[in-house]
Amino acid sequence: MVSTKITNQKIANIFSEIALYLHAEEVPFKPQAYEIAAENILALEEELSVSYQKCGKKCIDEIPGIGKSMADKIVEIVQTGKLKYFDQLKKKYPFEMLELTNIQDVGPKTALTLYKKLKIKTVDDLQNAAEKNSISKIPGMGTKTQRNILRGIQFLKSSSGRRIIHKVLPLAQNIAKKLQTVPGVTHVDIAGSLRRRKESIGDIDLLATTSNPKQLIKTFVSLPEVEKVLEQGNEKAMVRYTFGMQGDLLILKPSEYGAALLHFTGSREHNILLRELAINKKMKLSEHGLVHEKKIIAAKTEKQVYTALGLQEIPPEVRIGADEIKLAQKHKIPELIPYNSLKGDLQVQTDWSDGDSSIEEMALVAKTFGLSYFAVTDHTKSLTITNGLNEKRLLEQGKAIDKLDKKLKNFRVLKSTECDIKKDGSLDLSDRALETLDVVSVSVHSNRNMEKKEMTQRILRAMKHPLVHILFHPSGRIVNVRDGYNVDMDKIIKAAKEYKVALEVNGSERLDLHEKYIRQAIELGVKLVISSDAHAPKHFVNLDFGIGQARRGWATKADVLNTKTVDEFLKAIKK
DNA sequence: GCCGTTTTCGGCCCGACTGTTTTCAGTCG
Repeated sequence: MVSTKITNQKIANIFSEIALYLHAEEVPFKPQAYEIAAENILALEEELSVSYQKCGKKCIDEIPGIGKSMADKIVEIVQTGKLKYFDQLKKKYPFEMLELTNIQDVGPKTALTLYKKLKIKTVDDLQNAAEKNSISKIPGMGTKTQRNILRGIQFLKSSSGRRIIHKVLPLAQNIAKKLQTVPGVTHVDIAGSLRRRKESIGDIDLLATTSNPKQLIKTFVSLPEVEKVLEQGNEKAMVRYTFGMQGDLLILKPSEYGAALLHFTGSREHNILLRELAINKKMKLSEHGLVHEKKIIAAKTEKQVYTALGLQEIPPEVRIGADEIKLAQKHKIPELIPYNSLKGDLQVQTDWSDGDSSIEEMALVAKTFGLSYFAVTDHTKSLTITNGLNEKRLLEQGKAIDKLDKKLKNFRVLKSTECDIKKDGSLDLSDRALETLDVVSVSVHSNRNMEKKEMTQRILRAMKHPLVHILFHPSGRIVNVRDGYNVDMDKIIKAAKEYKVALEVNGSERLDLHEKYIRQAIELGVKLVISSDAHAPKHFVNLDFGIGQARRGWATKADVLNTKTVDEFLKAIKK
């Protein structure tokens, strides 16, 4: 029996909690092993319960950081919904380790002490104890610790965890911009998961160089965006922002900037692998540089550090601690698609359906984003809520586009559609109407809860349609909102190859495809398009997030059809 | 508990900051 209710998140949580208990017990090395396993499980796109059904323990054992012992444990969880080893630990330590250590400044050892001394089991217990002044009486803890714990609980209750990159990046850029104007400052850069373009962001890491560190730290902690200062040293400060996130500012020596940028960009797993590689070469890597026999041999730029380690420079977006280092050793990291390299946008909604603006308004703004063409892809009639187009209105729109196209200079508007894939896999518009278009794109919007087999068949049928060029948001997920449809993505990718249908990398908050499938599609030779899914002029920034996502999936310029000029693009999609 | 261009045994990432202490433990990134 396999329980599909066991999610990867749940398994990762169990492993993380085991790591914390082992850490509290001061067991050497095992905690890190469980932590790494938990991280790697979270990065998986496919549910482990599904992988196990597909090919048993073998598939699980192949996951990096998971060996025989943990594979057995995962199988036990997937089969029974429980893990005996974990239950024993919970019996021994019946307190909410994971929740308690979520509080800033509370780690596994503090949580254990709190349980032993005051029988604290939950965050609420801890809050009560702190409010009664009991924490400060524990040896090794004082009034400041007690106060910090209370603040941490308050923050935890008011914040909502990781946020989507679309919301966080503009905030970070704005703060960085302000710091750049402080006298003496030479560099301010965004590091951490923002620089790696992760889909969701936990905190904001900023790095800077300046001739006047004191002044910069002082300005930083006094910014109007800063609600509370959590740490303030000579080269580092940590704050809580008014928008409910935390952030660091680190001040660095210009001579060590590359090593520090590398360190604070992460990921943690990537850094660990780099340091292990350094040790193998009788060197030591830290944020201060790569050191050999007490002499710094590389530190100024990231490239210098990678080169000194015998590696090709690795782009931030793929620094996840998987196979990127091995490929960099063989100099097999491809040149990823550059930012700002798109010439067109293949998904744009206008006021003909649920967009805010006219085709012309959208076109004028698109030009300012460096585009020379886009496809108008209003919804179709099944989606009545969006005022979707029927055949008649589509033809009218075509005429309007012809007229506009003559008027616009250096910009081409393509006739297109986001044609709804109906429940049975047929399309929402007649072939005759579709034949009038330059590009036909299709996607699923209704009946999202179909069984996997039916949903897969439905999408495959639409892809097989001879007039279809592009499949939009192939998995149906929206980051932090909902998971994708139940669909066999392997089959979709193979069909994309067979029927010559491009897959969309949607740059909106969908960020759909997932990077794993982007990489898989590319390896099979499937072509991609990156689009903004703009419903308003300001949404063209989504193209940038789409490129970030594509880079995370190892896409090159050649893999992405809308890096081409409009004529080349139209030629490339021809069947 | 994982892993292997040095290895199937014997290794396992590094440093700043804070709070509570008189030299360090815990947390964090």
